[in-house]
Amino acid sequence: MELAKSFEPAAIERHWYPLWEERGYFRLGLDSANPDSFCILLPPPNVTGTLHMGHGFNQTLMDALTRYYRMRGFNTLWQPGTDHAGIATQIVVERQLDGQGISRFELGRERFLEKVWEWKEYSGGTITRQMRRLGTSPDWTRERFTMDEGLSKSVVESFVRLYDEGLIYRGQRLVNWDPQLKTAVSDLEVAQEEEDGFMWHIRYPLADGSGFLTVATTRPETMLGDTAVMVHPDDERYRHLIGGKIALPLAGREIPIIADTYVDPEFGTGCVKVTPAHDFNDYAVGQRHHLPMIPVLTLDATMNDNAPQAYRGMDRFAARKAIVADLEAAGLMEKIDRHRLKVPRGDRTGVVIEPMLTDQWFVAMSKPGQDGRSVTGQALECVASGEIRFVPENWVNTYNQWLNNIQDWCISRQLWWGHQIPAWYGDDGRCWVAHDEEEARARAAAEGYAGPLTRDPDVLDTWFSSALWPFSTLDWTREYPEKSNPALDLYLPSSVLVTGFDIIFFWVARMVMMTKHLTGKIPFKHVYVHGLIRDAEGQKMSKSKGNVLDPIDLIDGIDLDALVKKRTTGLMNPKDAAAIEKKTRREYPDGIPAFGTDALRFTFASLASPGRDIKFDMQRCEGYRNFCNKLWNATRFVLMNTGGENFAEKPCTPENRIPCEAFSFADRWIVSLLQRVEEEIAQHFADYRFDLLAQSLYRFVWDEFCDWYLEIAKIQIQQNGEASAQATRRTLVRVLETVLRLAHPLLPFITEELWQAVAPIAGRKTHESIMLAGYPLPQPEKIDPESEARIQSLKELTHACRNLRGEMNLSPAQRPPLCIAAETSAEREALEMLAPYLAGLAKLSEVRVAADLPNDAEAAAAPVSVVGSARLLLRVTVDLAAERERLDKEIARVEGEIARAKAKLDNENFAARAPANVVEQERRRLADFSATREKLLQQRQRLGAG
RNA sequence: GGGUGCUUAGCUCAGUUGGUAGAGCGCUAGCCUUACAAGCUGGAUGUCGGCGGUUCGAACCCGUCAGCACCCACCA
Repeated sequence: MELAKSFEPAAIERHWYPLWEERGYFRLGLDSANPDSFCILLPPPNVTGTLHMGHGFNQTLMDALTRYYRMRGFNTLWQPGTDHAGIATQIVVERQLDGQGISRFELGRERFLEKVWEWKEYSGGTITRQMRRLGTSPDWTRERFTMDEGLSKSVVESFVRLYDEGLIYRGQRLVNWDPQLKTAVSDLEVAQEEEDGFMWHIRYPLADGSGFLTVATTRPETMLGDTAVMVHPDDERYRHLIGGKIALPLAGREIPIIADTYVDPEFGTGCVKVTPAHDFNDYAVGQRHHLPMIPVLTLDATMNDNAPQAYRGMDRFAARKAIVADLEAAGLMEKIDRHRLKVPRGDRTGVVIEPMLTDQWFVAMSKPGQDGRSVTGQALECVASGEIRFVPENWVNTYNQWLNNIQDWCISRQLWWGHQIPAWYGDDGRCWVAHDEEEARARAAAEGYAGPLTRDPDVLDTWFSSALWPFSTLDWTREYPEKSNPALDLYLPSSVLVTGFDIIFFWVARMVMMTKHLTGKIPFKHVYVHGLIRDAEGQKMSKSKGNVLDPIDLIDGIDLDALVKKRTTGLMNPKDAAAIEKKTRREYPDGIPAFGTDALRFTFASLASPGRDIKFDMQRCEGYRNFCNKLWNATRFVLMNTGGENFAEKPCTPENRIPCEAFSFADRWIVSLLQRVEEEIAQHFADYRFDLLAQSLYRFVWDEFCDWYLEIAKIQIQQNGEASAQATRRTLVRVLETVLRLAHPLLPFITEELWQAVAPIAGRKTHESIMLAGYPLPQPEKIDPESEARIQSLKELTHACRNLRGEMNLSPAQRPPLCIAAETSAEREALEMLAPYLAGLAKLSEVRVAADLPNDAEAAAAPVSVVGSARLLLRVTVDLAAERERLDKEIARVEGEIARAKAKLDNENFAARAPANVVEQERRRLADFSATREKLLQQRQRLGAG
């Protein structure tokens, strides 16, 4: 098999992925006799479009873990699927219809939902295609969608059960209302943005005409719904007015003056208007003081019939202007100050959220259930007990803090796309929750109602079904565990959840609550929280900023025009297009080159340092593409040097066996190092340190295997005779095939392609696919410190020679002889062994080892370097003055080291208190440097003064 | 207001029981040395944010200040 001259990923990727999938390598393991199971749930991507870099990153880490444990022989399941993403998806489809001038109301609920399903098929297909391009290996045969029949059943079952337990209730409450979408949203879907605004100081006349109170407000239009004015009970300015009445301007109503410690006398005027129907604080005050609630806004945020005639039907912001103008006209506006305030905005629409009194469904988060514990209490316990572990650990704080301060969860949405709430109403307003209409009818009948039933039109918050994902995807039913379900037995809890911190509240906490409460099991054992992918400037990637990268574009490459087009079409605000185009053309003047999937994956892994966001740097990606090419060419080298030889065909008989002594210290060294790398990698997988894992691989392959062992192998194959050549070939092949298996979880495609060529000659039986090969396990008995030490000195000698060559400006073609002097015969023996290697690595014509350096005239003018106890003389003539200068510089450096070591050792405290081995190490340093200095001084003397 | 993270070479970042500061990219000099120019060899570059403390010894532990980023929270 002939390898191309360089690594060309595209064809390899296209070739292997379909084969892996067809052959069923991704299928879950269901061997109940296997004690080890590994399972990851894919955080289901929203069917709102396409995958972005964050998905690519997240999925790369999950795939690496899955492939690793699969090769280790675990029962493995990576559960894929997508999320219907209620609001987000409905918005996408509505916007498309808007483009055609159609509103969803014209279409009607049923036909609109057909359109959304069409879109879901399209978007879902795109997403799974992208995942395949990323080389991910989930069990596609088990793909799920949150609105599948099975998952919908889980949703209904969970809802009914929680309702029957009293943990879901319906009620009229003040909720966050998005007036554009005309639906309630949860607290988490509201973002508080700091914005410039005003503080209006309004005079509220006392009803008895004796004066007025000045209230300060940021929302004057809500005054029409005021039902009190409150002051602090101890506020001397106003205490005498408590219990009195205000004549509410414009509204023509009288409202009481009440006292509440909520008021901060220092802030504003110390007088606060109370609007219980349109403000969460005021709502609480209203509850405490039994105030009436007067809503003044309709569901689309225009003034309603509770407002005076003049304002009815006005939009809330128009009404604000009108009211301010009217108050000014009436002389009631004391002053208007500029003011920074927090404005609540819907995270999907960006419009100002209105607290609105409506009927909604809630999950009671803090209410004790049948076992006396609340769902949040249970969720806190799972983490506190260590049953669920966060990595990095500090995310526990975030998790706890949120759950400890939680409000009831509003789960109903006034949308069409989602799971319709399983509740039916009678004519008389009574409500029955049931699995289906038939059961609802039965439940109604049991309570004496036989009239018509109407189903609640609302749907559930999309996160309700997401919260069930750990078990709904495993085909959980109400009969479990009575009805057997091997997948659920094996894979709940899953092993690790891999996710960004942005959805700890939305998803992680809710999965823990729901899974624990409904199944009694935790959903996952570890939560690995990674950072967010940002652009090169650290900005969050978003369509409107035009800095989004599509992982596929880094894999395949994209030319500039196509990239610009991609970034500027489908913008929410088409005016951004020009700026985005300019920025894109500046940043990517040549578009994006094709790096291939493996390079992209390796980049993601290497950037995955814990506890920080990731500025995505394309140059890193280029560097790792080069790494792939390095691996590719190292393989070419090995294949060339092993010729047609097939180690697999050679039975391991005494005459075929390569004798132990044929393996050199260099062969033993690389194998020794390999064991250490295998240990490191196992540890990094266990710790989720993908960055260090990538680094270990990179260093071993490039810095050790390629830079040193391959060069050494050339020497051994050419010079050391047939037995050594055989041992070298064998070592090359063995190390390489192990490296391929080690790297496979991060670099699936290139390792598979190379495996096909390497495995057969390595004597591996499973060369059908590297996916079926076992993962390398370290063999500590092969760690060989003695060989490692020899290579260490070989490296030092080589560096010293190359240094000299560099300083002497020798061209690579020049091959001077080298003389090495060492005092003891043991040292000389060791050097003799290294000599042929040194000659090759440092490009020397010969290496002569002796007790002393030659003393001829030519040698007197040659450069000398000191390595340990040896002196190296490179036989070239040099400029004496330059050589003296070089030596003086080196002596000065060494003397600096000596001074530092001396100072340390002369410090009595150091000698007395530092551990013995540290003191010993320092003594040795001092001795070594002193010896080096002596030798350098000798040499300096030979060159004479000047 | 509460909380978290970050600050190390020009850039992006490692640095795991405190013991002589690292990588990639970039820069620079020289090389097409038959695995690889997506490469090879050599070189330059840092008061590890500031200040205190603990320690024989601090990038690392403690305190404090500064800057940056993010999360949560009901100040009208």
